[in-house]
Amino acid sequence: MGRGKIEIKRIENPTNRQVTYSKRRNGIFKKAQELTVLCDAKVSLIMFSNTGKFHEYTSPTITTKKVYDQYQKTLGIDLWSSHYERMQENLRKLKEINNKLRREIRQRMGEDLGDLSIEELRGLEQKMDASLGLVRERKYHVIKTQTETYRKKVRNLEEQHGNLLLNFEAKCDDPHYGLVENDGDYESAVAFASGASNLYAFRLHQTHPNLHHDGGYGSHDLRLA
Amino acid sequence: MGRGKIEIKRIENPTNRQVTYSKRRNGIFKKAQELTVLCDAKVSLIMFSNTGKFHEYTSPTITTKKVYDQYQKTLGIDLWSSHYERMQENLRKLKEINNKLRREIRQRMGEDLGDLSIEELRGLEQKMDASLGLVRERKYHVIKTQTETYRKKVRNLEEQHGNLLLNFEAKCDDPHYGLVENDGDYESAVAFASGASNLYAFRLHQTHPNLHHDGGYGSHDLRLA
DNA sequence: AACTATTTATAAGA
DNA sequence: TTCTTATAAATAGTT
Repeated sequence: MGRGKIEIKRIENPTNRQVTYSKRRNGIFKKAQELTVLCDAKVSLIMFSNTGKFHEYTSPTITTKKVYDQYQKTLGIDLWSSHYERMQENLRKLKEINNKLRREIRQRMGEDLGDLSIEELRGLEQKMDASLGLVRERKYHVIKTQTETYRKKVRNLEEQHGNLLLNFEAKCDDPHYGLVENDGDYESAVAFASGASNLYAFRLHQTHPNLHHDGGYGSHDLRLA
Repeated sequence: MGRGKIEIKRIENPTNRQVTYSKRRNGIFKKAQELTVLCDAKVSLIMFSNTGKFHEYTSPTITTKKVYDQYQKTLGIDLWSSHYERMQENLRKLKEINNKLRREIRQRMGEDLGDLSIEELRGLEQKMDASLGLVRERKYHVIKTQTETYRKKVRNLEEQHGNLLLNFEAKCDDPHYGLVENDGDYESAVAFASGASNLYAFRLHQTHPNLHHDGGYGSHDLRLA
């Protein structure tokens, strides 16, 4: 109803939307008022624009509160009271659980033992002992894992060390080394990059037969030469 | 808008009124829905016909409760809304605390240790060890106290026993006692009622001279005669 | 906010 | 209640 037909979908232009909202709001309020008069009905019309502006129409024969009272009565729902009560019950339960949890922790901390019987104390002690065992077990596991990791790191470093050593000795043994020495870094760089570590490990063994038997966690002297 | 113009005043013919209500109700609902879509507004439309029939339209983007909440908030009518929010915040916090407490308990039970570092594990172990000590201490204390109590009870019983014995022997030594003995039931009834238990203890003892050497906590034979 | 060409709602009738 | 239709009312686009 207007100069052209429009599709019923959100008006994207904000100004347009606002104008249409204003016009149609008046229209619908008028309709509501007419309905109230013509048919002796009770109408409550509450609207919020997308910008949050609030408008309402309520039949003069009624109040908004009465509308909601009747609404709740008709649907047999208590809009907020039931919510509220459920919430309060929830809150109460949570607090109760909370207190129980706190008490349990305190007891597990060795406090608040005053009203425990000897049987309960014995039970608690046993539970805690068992739990302590679990924690210790876990601790040892973590220690072991960490140790393992460190050992691997050490081994890796040793290997790198070995490679460097070997490389160094190879250069020493090579009678032509002196000549090549001035050749720049090219060959040693290639050797290093190719990662032929077994070759170097072998050579390493020749020169330092005992190196592999060190095997501890202690810090090794990794200085070259 | 129709075959003729109508005056906006109550339709007296009930049937007509009902028909008009029905038609215009649909019209207004359609308008409300269009407004919702076109202008991205939130609409709550509640109507009761004069016969008490209930109809409502609520924008799909909102609930009647929310409309009511926002209505009250906008008009500043009541504190319910803020109360409600505070409650919800409370609920949220309690749940959070609850979860933390549960986690702490689980850890103190030796579960959920997966993401604890070695330092945390060590700390937990120490705390638990100390706590376990406290529990043990308390247990020993309770044991000691209970033992103490039992000992006192025993001592008390022994004392009572001793009194009885003494009383008995005193009666034995009394030469007039034999005369009263055949006096019939009257006196014994009175004696019984007056609670002079030593008298009967005496008689008992006469019949079973060795009874007082039993001396335990066990049940005694307290039958008269 | 006012105008107005059009669309939409609906009163009356079936 | 639903459909029809003449007509009133609402309103989209414009000024």
